[in-house]
This record gives sequence, C-alpha cells and structure tokens, in this order.
Amino acid sequence: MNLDPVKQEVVLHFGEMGSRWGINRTVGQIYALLFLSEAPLNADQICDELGFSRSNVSMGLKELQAWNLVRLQHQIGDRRDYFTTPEDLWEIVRTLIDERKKREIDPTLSKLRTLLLAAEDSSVENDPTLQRVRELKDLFELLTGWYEDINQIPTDRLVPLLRLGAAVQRVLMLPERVTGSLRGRSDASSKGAADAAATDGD
Amino acid sequence: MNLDPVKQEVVLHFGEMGSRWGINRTVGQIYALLFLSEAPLNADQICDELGFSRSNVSMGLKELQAWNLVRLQHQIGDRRDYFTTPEDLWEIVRTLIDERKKREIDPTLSKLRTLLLAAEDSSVENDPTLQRVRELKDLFELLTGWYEDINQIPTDRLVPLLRLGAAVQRVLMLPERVTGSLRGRSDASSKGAADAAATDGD
DNA sequence: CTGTAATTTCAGAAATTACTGAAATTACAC
DNA sequence: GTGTAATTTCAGTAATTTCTGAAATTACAG
Repeated sequence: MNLDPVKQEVVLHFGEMGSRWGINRTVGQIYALLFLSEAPLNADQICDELGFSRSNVSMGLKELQAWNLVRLQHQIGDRRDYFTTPEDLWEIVRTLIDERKKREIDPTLSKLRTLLLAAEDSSVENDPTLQRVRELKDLFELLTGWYEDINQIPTDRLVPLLRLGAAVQRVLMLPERVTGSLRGRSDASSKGAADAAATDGD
Repeated sequence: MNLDPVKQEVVLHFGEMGSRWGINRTVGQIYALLFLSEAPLNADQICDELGFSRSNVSMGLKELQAWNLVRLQHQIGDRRDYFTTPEDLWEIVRTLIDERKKREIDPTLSKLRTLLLAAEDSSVENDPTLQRVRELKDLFELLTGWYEDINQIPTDRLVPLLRLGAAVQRVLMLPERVTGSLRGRSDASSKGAADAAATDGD
C-alpha cells in the first residue's frame, strides 16, 4: 500500500469498521479509497493500493454496486471500468440509510404485518403476544413513516432543519393557532398508529 | 420449541435478522422471546424454549446486558436470575440507537477528529484528501449533534413531532418573525460545522 | 471471425464467528 | 466452614464468511 498517510489511516479504519457496518473489510477499504480519491479508479488500481486479489475486489465492487454506493464511469479509449463515489456526501448518506432500511427494517415490518393479518381474524383480540407484536408494528410504522416523510425534504432545506435540532419544539410549542393549522395533513396512515407505543413515556 | 405459533415465528425471524442487526442468531432469538414473554424468564427456561446450550444462552444474555437491552429481576425464594425487556418500547428503541451510535459512529468520528487535528498543523491547508475528511467529519458532527439534541425530547413530546413528519417544514416556513426568534439558540457547537457537507445539495 | 484485455464465477483454502460440554467460579443455604 | 444450585469461562469443534487463484465468460479491436 503506497498511500498518503491520512488516506491510509482512513482506509484501514473503514476496513475495521466494515464488519460493524454490515459490510466486510474489503468493501470498507475499497469504499474509503474511492471516497478519498480525486479521480475514479479501476479495479487493478484498487488491487495495487489495497493488496487484495483481483477477484476479491471484483466481488467488493459488485457489492458496492448492489448498495448503490458507487458510480461507474469510462475514460475515452480505455475499456476498463472506473469507479467513484457520488460527489455529494448527502447522497451517500441517503443511499446508505435507504439501503439499510431496506435490509434491516422492511423485512421485519412486512413480517409483522403478515403475522398480524393472519392472526387477527382467527384468534382472540387481546392475546398479549399479539398486543406486543401490534405495538412493535405500530412503532415500526411510525418510524418508517416519519423517515419517508423527512426523506422527501431536499438537502438544502434539510440541513438547516437538522441544525435547529430540538429547538424545533420551541416553534411547535407556539400558540395553538400555529400548530393547529397543521392538523389537516396527510394523516391517514399514522393516525392512531403509535398510541400504544407512546404510553409508558418517561 | 413449544411456543405459540406467532411467538415462534417472531423468534425465528429475529434470529434470522440478527446477523443484519449486528447480533447473532442466539441473541436475536433470546431477545424476541423475552420481548414477547409476559413474565420474566430465567436462563433454563430460555434454553428449553429455544433449544440452545446453557452456555450459549449465558453468553447471549451477557451480550444483551452489554447492550443495556435487558433488565435483571429476582423472584422471592428463587436464586436464579430472571430477565425481561423494558416495558416501554421507546426505551428499547432509544437504547438501541444509543448503543449502535456508540459502536458504529463514535469511533469513526473520534478517528476523523484525531486525524484532522494531527494533520492540520503539519500539512497544507487544502489538500483534497483532508478536505474530504473534513467534510465527512462535519457531516458526522451535524448528524450526531442533531441526534443528541432530539434525544433530549421526552417521548410524549417526541411522538407527536414524529407524526408531524415533514410538515415541520411548513411551520418553519412561516414568517421570518417566528423562525427568527430561534436564531439565538445553543448554537456554538454546530455553527459552521456542516457548511462543507451542505454544499453540493441536490 | 481471431486474439486479447477485462471482468466474473466458482471451488476450495483461510480466517472468523458461533456454539457446545466440561470444568471452574460464584452465591448462597445450612 | 461444607454442600449444592446457578452461572460463567474456556478450549475445542462446527458453521459461516471471507478471500484466492484458476477457469470461464464477456467485450471489443483488428
């Protein structure tokens, strides 16, 4: 590995963190390298820099493509594939969250829905297990609904909102008149959804 | 395994999802079982229900304790340890996010900070690698700062806020007079933090 | 078409992670 | 203290995941 020392440290760190992030060392290192490279890299360059086998890099790039985290480019008069990460970091963050949601949340939400649907017509209404499952499903729906909503906001509006942080509350604690005007929003899906979940609130 | 069918399905599903969630099958199944059980369970009961070895369950419970995801209880006249999940689902969600942040985000943020601190006095100011690292660090700071801020909000206030979703924006787009009153908030930490991160906004 | 460069696939090797049973430790009743 | 139940540790094994090199496939220039 013949990298500038900062680059090298970040690459190694991303490799180590890879397993915690649900990717492996190779994929983590490749991503860090692409992210920090000014120019797109081809597979052989990645092999050289990181010392992985050609096939391993091929697999890693394939996985990154499955995650939608890299862009493929070509240079004139060069048949090889060159890879980059999106320029805009926010695009990366959004993709990352989307993909993790798809893998870590959606299957469970769908499982819970199916289970409840099947259980609700056959079995008793207030079986404690079903209650708990329903509570869980409602929470998942509240959170994913919120996320899908927030994800519509374009970056240049989202960033100031994030900067505001919890101060958002101060606005919403303003006279009823103000918040009252929001009552009629697209409220159908999440109306009573998380009432159960919200009970024990500290 | 002698569980009611819904319980069993959820337990198996959590086991399968475990690896995607950064825990293993055993831990996932134990957690689902505890979550769906009305009464606290001891290790032997968990072994019986799930068919894992005693030592495996012990390890699993230890990991869940390390994650702060279970509560330990005792019954009168019984020396064994009984385990439950917190009654309040929101407490579970908060713990989960806290712990994942601790494992997946904090080490990287701290790494990036250290790296930048070391690099900034020795090296050139606008090395493109450093720029990119700085951008990344700023984004991490914006996001973690936002999270820490939001996490202060008690559940009974947070839930309506989540229900509101992107409609929050509508309020914040109200006359300058309203949002202007927020300018003077605890702004020190995140003031210019994410300017770089926000540039390329779609 | 033929030849060559680029990429992918895949079977097996290497490394890592999960799991078990036996032994050790801890906690408590007597 | 002694004895026993509960829990934990740990070395070895099983299972899974990651990685490699060789072979197969694809893509294109001439």
